[in-house]
Amino acid sequence: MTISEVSKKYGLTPDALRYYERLGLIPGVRRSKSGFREYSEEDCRWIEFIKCMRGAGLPIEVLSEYVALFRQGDSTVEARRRLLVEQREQLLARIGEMQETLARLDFKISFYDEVLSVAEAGLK
Amino acid sequence: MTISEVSKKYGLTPDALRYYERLGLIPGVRRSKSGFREYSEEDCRWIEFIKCMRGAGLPIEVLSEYVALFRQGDSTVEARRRLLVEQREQLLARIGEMQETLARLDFKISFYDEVLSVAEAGLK
DNA sequence: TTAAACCCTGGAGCGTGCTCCAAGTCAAGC
DNA sequence: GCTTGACTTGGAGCACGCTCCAGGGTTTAA
Repeated sequence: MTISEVSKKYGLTPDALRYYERLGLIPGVRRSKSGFREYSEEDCRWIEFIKCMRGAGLPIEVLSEYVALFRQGDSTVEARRRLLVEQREQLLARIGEMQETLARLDFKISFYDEVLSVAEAGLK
Repeated sequence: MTISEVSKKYGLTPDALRYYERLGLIPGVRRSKSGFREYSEEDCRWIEFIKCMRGAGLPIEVLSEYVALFRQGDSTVEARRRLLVEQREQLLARIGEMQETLARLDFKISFYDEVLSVAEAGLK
């Protein structure tokens, strides 16, 4: 696949794809003889993974480290696990914080609902 | 309260507090006759609210708009409600996305657990 | 009354994560 | 062969959210 095809498929700009590759988030993208990127199925799986992780806020640097470990082979399995566990914990904490904020927004919204319904009743 | 007291109480730097005030996120902070900020209880409630919303990723611009509406009085109750509902929806969507990513991390971690336990069994 | 510690403003600087652009190469259709 | 459009790299630029700093006033305690 060409870069524009992958771009459309995953909703990432070609610039973002090149940027990710430069920072080591997408390992080993092959090139045509004229230097154009040719994304393989495996490349696509990486891209989809990276997109998902970035969407949840994992930093580029951490993902880059994960990919680097992956490329070093089986000896890094434990390190990769530790990295994922740490990111999992941080993600869980962020979700918890956001859920509390969500509850607070719900509370505030229902307060406004009440204010508005009282105001409407007053008009009758 | 002084800015450094509020700073410690909420874990925000004095610079961040001044920055928020400049952008309209903390309305009407009084000053001492020499120009020092004197935070009231109500100021503190705003700060705590803003800190919570920022922690969940609500943009400064949106919060600033909310505060501006609040300061315009009762006629903006409906607009404030709409603003909160929209932010609530976006927050809910982000939480959903993050939960999916969490599930994916869990899956990957349990995969690594398996790889590691197989490797350990192989050593025996 | 003087040093240390705190506060002020305005503006520059910085980290993150892209996004855009110039200048050039390559490919496909006419 | 020529044009049009896609691709390349390297680097500049940008949006967001602070963070830091200079230069200067204030407060407090010795």
